Amino acid sequence: MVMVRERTKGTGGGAARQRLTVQDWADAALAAMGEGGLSAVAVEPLAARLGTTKGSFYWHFANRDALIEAALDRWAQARTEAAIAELADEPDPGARLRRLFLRATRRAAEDPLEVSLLASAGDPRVSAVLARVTDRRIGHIADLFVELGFPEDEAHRRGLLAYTAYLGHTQLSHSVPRSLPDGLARERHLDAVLETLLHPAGTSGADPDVRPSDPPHRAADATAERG
Amino acid sequence: MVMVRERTKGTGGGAARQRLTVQDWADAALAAMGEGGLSAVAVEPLAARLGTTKGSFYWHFANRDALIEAALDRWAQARTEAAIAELADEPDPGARLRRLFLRATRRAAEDPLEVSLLASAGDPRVSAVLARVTDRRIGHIADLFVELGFPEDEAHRRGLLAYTAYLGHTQLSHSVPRSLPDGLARERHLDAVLETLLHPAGTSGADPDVRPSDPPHRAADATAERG
DNA sequence: TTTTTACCGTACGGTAGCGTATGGTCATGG
DNA sequence: CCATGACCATACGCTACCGTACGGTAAAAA
Repeated sequence: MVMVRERTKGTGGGAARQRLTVQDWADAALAAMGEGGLSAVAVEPLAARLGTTKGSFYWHFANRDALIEAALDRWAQARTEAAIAELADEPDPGARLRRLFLRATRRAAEDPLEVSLLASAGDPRVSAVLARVTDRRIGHIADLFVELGFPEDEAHRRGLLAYTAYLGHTQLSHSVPRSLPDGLARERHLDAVLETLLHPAGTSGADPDVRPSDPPHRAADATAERG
Repeated sequence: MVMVRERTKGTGGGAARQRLTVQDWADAALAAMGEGGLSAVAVEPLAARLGTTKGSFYWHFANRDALIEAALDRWAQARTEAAIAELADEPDPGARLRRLFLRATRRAAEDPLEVSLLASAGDPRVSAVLARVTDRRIGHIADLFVELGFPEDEAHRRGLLAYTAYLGHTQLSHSVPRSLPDGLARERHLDAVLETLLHPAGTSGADPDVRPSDPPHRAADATAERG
């Protein structure tokens, strides 16, 4: 998380005054939100944290709500950008899926922000941005399953299952972390999960005519993306 | 959720005064928590809601924290009791699993309390009770997988996957409900998910020697427990 | 150099909620 | 009939936070 940034380069080497931007406030808001939830996004504490006062805040923002919205927008954008950039160079869809899950679960274990946002889903602003990000993610995962040879609706089903599993995993990693495998075991667990998720549909399924047109290859060999 | 209870039967048919108990306060706290999270468990609003005042509250409880703990205990107990009672009469483990999932996901869609608790997992009291309930649930699901013929560790893995999927599903049903199938489609989706979860481990798995000793039967035919 | 503009500090009033103090009311037992 | 104890009402002080008003400062523009 971006913390108190450097003081603006003053006239010389002297300690000039600290000038803040909208982004600085938004980042601080996200950091606070990660720690204490939406209710921790409070103007005065943030100001203290940034080494300034409310006077600064109410220059940049109309009110607390404006700050929250700015922070959420920033989060959504950073998230979609990151998701796009991080997987662009991997051709094999199975490997992409594996990398995606490894990164996502690891990041979720470290960064409390996502869980904190889910926690505040009662707020309409939060739920709006969550809806956007969620749709994009599920769609993306479903696309991977399509690439892996599953038909459209089956791919969406599995994508949804995969995403709910990810969400639950994230949730657990913050509420009851010891219930999850750690370190190497985590990676093995994840591979086993992928194995299950990538298994072809059974012949006695609820939709008997649904079957991958192409036997899906298993999640790429565990080569790169270790840890 | 239990609301304002009846006034205590007075001397005659007259409107006697309302006398509250610790349980009344705890239930009200849970209701408030379901709606507005942990921070909505506030003494004065609750008093207003119960048609009384703080004077009553501070007779029954030392402080707000005591109320929160009482409410959480009550929740945990109700949850474990319910989990035990609701499945006692079903012999087939596959059917139990299906019933369990149907009930759990339906209840989760209606009752915001669970998601609200997950949201407040930052609080140590909440995370403590969550840990208890979580362990019990995962253990229970894992037992079902054992009954279904999976070896111990594989059963635990799948139980964990099933539970994380449930958690994520719950989360989504409150933050982005439209991303989930509804009505009949929900039931079909769930059956497909169970199908995937119950599939025997592949021969090329991360643990190649892991395989159900007994071909797991698929989730019991969709007979009872509809809707 | 003066003026403007961007930005910050401080002081204030308002609200919501916690916890305390203290007095009131009603049922029950002597 | 009174006294006791369980239970509730009211009033109070305290803290944290929101939002406003307004004055101050420093760098850039004129």
